[in-house]
Amino acid sequence: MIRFTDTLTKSKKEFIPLEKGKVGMYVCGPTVYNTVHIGNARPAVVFDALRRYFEYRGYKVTYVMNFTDIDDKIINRIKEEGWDFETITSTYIREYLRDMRALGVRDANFNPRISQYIPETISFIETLVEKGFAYVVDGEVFYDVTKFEGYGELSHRKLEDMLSGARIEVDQRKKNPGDFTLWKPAKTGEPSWESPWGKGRPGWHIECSVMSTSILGDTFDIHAGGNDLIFPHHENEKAQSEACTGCEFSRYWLHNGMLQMNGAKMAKSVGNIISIRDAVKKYGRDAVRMFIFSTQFRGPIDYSEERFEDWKKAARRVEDALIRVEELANGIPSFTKSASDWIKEKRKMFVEFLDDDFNTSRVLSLIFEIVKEMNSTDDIGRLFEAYWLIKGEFGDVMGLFTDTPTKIKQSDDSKMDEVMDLMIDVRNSLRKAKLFEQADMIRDGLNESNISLLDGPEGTKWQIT
RNA sequence: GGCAACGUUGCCAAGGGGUCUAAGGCAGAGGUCUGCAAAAUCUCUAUUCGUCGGUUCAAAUCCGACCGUUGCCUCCA
Repeated sequence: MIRFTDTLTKSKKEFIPLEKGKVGMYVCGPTVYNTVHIGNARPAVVFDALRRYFEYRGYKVTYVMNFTDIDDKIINRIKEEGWDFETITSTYIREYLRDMRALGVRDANFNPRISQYIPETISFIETLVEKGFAYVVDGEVFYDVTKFEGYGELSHRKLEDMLSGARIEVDQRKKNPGDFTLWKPAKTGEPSWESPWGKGRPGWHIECSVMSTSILGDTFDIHAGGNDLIFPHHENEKAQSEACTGCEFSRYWLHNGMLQMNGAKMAKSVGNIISIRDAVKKYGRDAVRMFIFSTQFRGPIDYSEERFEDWKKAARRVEDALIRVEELANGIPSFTKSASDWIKEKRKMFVEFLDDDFNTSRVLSLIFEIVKEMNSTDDIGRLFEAYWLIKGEFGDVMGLFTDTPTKIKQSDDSKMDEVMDLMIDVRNSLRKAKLFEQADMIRDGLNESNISLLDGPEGTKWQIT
């Protein structure tokens, strides 16, 4: 039984899909006007893993993640850089997908862009106007928050509280300060489309409502995103969608906590960002993912270089253990399907942990316990089972250890291999003759060329550092 | 000011009424391996859970107050 703490009800709820064996998930994606940072990676990695877990548990998942390709920030960049709309959005979409693939995030089944859903958007807004939830002023369409009974229930705020705390200058044309734009009249030079209210473009909140319901249906299973989107974005989405369709919108709301740096949210607007690309390059994919999995996804998580270094070492511990098995088996060890009691026990724990509010942290601890077992057991059968459990099964769900580098493989250059073999032979004869000073000269010299020699029980290995 | 979270060992973090003298990772200490290094590996490492009260046979876990941190209320994953 899979259970999640739902943002709306604030309680652990058993997951019951709308349709047996199927899950529809919608995750709010990035606005494509800039390179993404590791804060953006958190929802992508967590919800990607959740998707894989659903599949592991036998569900067929339809995973939708949008790109916001019409937005003030994009328009600003068009003005600043003189780029055209298509160039800027397609460039950053490409970059985003590249970064996510480097992180081991699988592509979504659908990556809708609002610019491709204009007719759907217009008819969605028309319905809202017809039903009396929206009103038009000077070619701009607003949503009337007082018309929707449940407004505020997702973010657990009362309408009165929101009004009293309103800090922005209220647009005089709005009936209520909390009303938000569904359709914005275009200014010259901005991307715009014809509509019953004149030339214009969709507001931010409407796009996710339109695309999620268009692809997944009026009601779908899971809507996810960062908790900074709860208000106003998701609150507004819910209000619009339920007003429009008359159905429950998303059955479960999952929100990830913010990634912080020195106690403040990592955000482009704050300027304290680390790019995904740099992080993966510096620490490796597994370390970045393990860092993200090290805490419950709902809470905040603090970035620091030390912590990434810690997880780099931790990831290496697992990878080393896997590589050792591969060396022992002379390749990928064979695996028989018949599951032992030991496997069943570990598998049961894995499922129990993830079923319980997707507790990835406990899964990591389980993986390390298995690694310890791998390192201390004399039982080859157990060793191979452990290997497959981590690499084939748990790693597959978590997107971890998918391509462990074989540490002993040195280079593609056979000449280099020959030279190194000779060096090692020479040095080992020196060592045999107890001429350690000369032997160390070779090792130190190679070290300066970033080649390290490692003397182990099975002989000397070398690697480029 | 309103709303939502959080505060556990040197650091990160799980647990969320008894099985907790609190999982796991990093750091640290000791051992194995090695000519020595490095790497790897094994063992050990919190009577204690922000503070003060309360509920209970029993609290890190529930309740209250206080202190501290963060997010949202405006674009943001």
